[in-house]
Amino acid sequence: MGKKIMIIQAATQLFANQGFDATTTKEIVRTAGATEPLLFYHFKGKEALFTEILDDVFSRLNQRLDELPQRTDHPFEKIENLVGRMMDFVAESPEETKLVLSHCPARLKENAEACRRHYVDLRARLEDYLGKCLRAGIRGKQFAKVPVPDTVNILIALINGLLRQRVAELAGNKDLRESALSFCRKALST
Amino acid sequence: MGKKIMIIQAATQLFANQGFDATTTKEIVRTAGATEPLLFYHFKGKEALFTEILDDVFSRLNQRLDELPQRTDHPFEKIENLVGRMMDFVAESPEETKLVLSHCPARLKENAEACRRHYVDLRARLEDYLGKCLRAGIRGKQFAKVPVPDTVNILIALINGLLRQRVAELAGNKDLRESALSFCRKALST
Amino acid sequence: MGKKIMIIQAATQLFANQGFDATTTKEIVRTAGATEPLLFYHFKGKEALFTEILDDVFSRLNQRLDELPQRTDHPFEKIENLVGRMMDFVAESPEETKLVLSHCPARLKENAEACRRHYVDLRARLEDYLGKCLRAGIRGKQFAKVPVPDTVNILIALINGLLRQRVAELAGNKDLRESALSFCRKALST
Amino acid sequence: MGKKIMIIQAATQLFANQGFDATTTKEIVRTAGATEPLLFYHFKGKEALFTEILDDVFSRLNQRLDELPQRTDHPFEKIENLVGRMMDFVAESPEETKLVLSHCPARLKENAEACRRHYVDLRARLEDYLGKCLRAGIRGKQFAKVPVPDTVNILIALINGLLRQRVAELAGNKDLRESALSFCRKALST
DNA sequence: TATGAATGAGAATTCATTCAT
DNA sequence: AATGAATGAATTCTCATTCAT
Repeated sequence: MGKKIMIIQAATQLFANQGFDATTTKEIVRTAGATEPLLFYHFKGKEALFTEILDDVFSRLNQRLDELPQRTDHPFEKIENLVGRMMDFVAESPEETKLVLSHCPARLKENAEACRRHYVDLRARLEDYLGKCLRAGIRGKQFAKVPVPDTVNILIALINGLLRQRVAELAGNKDLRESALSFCRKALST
Repeated sequence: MGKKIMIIQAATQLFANQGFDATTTKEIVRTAGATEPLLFYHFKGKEALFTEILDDVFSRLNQRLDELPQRTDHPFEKIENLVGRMMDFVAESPEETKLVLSHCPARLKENAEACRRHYVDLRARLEDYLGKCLRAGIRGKQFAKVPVPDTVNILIALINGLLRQRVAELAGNKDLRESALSFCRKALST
Repeated sequence: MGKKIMIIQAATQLFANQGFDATTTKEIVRTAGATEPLLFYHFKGKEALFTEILDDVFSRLNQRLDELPQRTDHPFEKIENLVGRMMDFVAESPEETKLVLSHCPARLKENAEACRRHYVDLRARLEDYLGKCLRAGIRGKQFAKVPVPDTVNILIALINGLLRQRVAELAGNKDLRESALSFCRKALST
Repeated sequence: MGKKIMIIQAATQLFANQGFDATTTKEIVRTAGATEPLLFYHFKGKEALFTEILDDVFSRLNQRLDELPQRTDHPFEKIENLVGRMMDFVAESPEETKLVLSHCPARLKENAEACRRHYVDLRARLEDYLGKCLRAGIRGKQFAKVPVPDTVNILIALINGLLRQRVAELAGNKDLRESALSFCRKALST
């Protein structure tokens, strides 16, 4: 009853915390209370199981980003919304985020490309979103004349770093959202 | 003919690009033009080889940080110096940095703790350095009254994110140093 | 609707072309458009399915041989009739013949003996038939004084070889019946 | 000391008697007094081991056929020589012959084509040899005007059948060489 | 008759590591 | 310092077979 889901959950947790290579199928099914052949009955193999999890995580993350409001009073609100969504996602799905952050782009044998694509697509999406946002703000004089591409990369780097801090057990699990947004607001202000 | 060094170099490159688990001793010695027993003659085992490399990287990085000038005209210069050293290190030793960023804290069987310590120590060092720096700047009115611990974490997250961007083949290998420093300078300015 | 028959047909074809060991129950049911539990519902197991097919093939072949006319004008006609029946059987049931030729005596775990018996019985039957035939011909001066047991074995070897050529895709699928009979007729003639 | 050879011998025997699929690597190394990793150290895999054996058998058989004298007093002597070589080979290397007869063309996953080639080449060689021989004999009136291609196939079928009888434990292991040659001599005579 | 889910036993293969030289 | 041969312990994955429905 629901052993497939148990396997997915066990695998997610183990992949996130030990890495793909260091996690054995035996360990997964033991954690899930299942047997190895069942894993291979439901999934084509260890990599397919990993890929299925990854696809699901990215699909859910992209869904969250789809829901971001397009219209806002101030362009910085859009940045706030983006950061908010990302941090919320980490809070909701810490294991999944950990898995993505430590495996993407991953070194798989068969599905490496699919995995890389997720990563590249997400990055492109963030670049697009932030780029538009910055240009609009600069045009509307709400932002100083910052160099757009560089600033986009800086913002992405910062978000990436913040997510990693949240996910790592180190550095206190405090939500730096507000402070970080203040930091950026000031850096971008006219 | 320095086969030990060949092994270290091959291992560094392979660990950095494929990960510790995905790299086999056979692959290392093939790349190095050596044989497996020789690897075990020079190193206690695969983990010991990894640890030796890691120790060396951290030792060199810490040395760089030791050399940072303690006295500067403006506290932001200290931040500039720090960021500069880190970015220089990546430029000099990209493989080594990649190895550290993707493996630390690593999941080793025997030396996990030693590895974790490197990571924790470095983080503590950065926190200390940046904390002092911020407090001094706030005291001297060169910086706005930012919340120190949060801002320290934000700066570390940003540096971490920037290093990762540099090391990843994605996102253009442009050095964002100057832009990032401008970004931070403005964010911290009074 | 007749899935049992579908399974038998699929199994026959696969066993014949890939061998018993190399054919999986999954492959059989996939080819037959059925599911594995159904195979086990209809047959005790993979070996039982194989044995059932084999029994059927031998039963049909033996039936054909039962029908051989006992009285003929010339003893060589009996050889002609035998060779004809065998070649007809291959033409009618090429897959089944292929299965028998490549698996008999087969290496089964449970029914090896039953399988071997089929083979031994058929051989004995052929030896008996050809032996009687040769002795009669020699007695009646229609055949030269050939050594009977050896010639029987030679004739069986030749028939065996011819059947195999027919069943293999190689060597042109031409029916060598007439030429082979001429060859033998001359070899046996006074 | 010579464990590689032990493995080859064990594998030859087991492949010949049980078939490729029914023989496990574990069984091979147990028989050889070795361990599984050693098998994989010396050979790329189970199939590679099989292929190596097969290559060797065919190489030795072809060498024997290379040595056949080209000039003979009577064309039938050439047939005698050929049959003799083949029967000698079976006597010398019964296991190897068994292996070839029951596996060639074999159903391998990787080297099926190489294996098939051996088989096809040998067949072509026999067809060529026997064809030339028959044509010469017919031309020189030593042989009757038999249809050459058919007779070639018949001779090959007979040889194949005889070899199989020798190799099978059934049918008495008597060497039918002389009887078979008499049989053919008469069939071909003018 | 029919099936989705599940499993015990075992397959080939790999890996880090060691031994003898 | 260097290697060819060897191995214990695992790993991923497959297979025939069964259970519950």
